[in-house]
Amino acid sequence: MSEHSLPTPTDAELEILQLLWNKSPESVRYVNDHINSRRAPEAQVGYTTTLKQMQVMLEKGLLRREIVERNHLYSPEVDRAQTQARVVQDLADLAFDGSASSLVLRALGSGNATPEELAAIKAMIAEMETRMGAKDEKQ
Amino acid sequence: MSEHSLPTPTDAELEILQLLWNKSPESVRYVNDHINSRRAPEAQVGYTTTLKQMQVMLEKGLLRREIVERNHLYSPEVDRAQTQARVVQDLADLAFDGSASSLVLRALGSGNATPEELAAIKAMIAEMETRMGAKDEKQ
DNA sequence: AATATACTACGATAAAAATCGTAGTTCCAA
DNA sequence: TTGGAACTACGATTTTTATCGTAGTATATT
Repeated sequence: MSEHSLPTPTDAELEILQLLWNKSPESVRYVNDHINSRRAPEAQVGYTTTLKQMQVMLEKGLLRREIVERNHLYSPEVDRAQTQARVVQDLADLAFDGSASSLVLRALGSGNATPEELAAIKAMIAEMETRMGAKDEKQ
Repeated sequence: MSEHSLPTPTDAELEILQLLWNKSPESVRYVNDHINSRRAPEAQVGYTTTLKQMQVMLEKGLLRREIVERNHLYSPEVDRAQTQARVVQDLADLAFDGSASSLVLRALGSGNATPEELAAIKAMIAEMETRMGAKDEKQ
C-alpha cells in the first residue's frame, strides 16, 4: 500500500526507469548515453538534464542511490510489474473507457507480435480462465 | 499519412476524445459535466477550462465543430482506433521496451477482464495466427 | 603544487499543459 | 425594455514538466 502513494512517473521518468529495470545499478552517464542513443540528434539532452531528472526521482522515492568507490549508482526503487500495471490502467481509464481488454485488443492490432509472444498471451489467458473457473466453483 | 502529422493528444485531450467517441456531436456543457461526474470534488474543473481545452483541440484539428441553431456542437476529427493504437504504441515504447505484447500481458494481469472479453481476445489472436500463416505461405 | 578532467549540486529558465477570470454576446422572461 | 441566464471568446495565470548553465568538489596527471 505504501507504493500506492508514490506519484505516477512522468514520461521522462518512465524512460529512465525502463533502462534501470533492465540493468542496474547504473550511473547517470550510462542512463544519459543510452537515452540519447535512442533519440534523434536534435532531441538529445545534456548530461545535467538527466542528472537533475534522476535527482528528482531520488527525492520522489522512485530511485535509490548507492555510492560505490565514489561513484553514484542508481537503481529503481519502484517495482517494474507494479508500475507498468499502473500506467496501463491509467491509460485504459483515460482512453479506453477503463477497459483494459479493449486496450489489449488495440495493442494486439498493431500486429508486431511474434508467434512466441502470441503463445505467451494465450497461456496467460488460459491461466486466467482456470483461475476464474476455480473461483466460481469455490462459491 | 495526414493523420500521422497530427500531434498526439495530451491526457486532458484524451479524456475529452473518449467522451466524444462514445457520443457526438455534443456541447461543451455535456463534456464538462461528464468529466466532472467522474472526478473527485476537489478536482473538478470549471466550464471555461473545458471550453478552452476544446477550442485548442479544434485548432489542432483534433475536433470538428458545427453550429446547429446557435449551439456549438463538437465531434472528434481523429479516428478512435488509430489514435488508441498510437497512444498504446507510445506507452509500449516508453515503459515496455517497445514490446506491445509485454504490455498486453501486463494489462491482462490486472485481471478485470470478463469471460466475454477474454473470448474476444482469443478470437483476435486466432485471426492473427491465420493471417500470419497465410502470409508465410504466400512467400 | 598546478592543472586538467570528470563528476555532482543546485538554482534558474524554458517549454508545455492545464486552469481560470473577465468581457462580450445572444436569447428569453418579467 | 430591462435584467438575467447561458453561452463563447480570449487573454492571462498557474502548475507541471523538462532542460540547462554555472559553480563546486574530488581525482588524477604532470
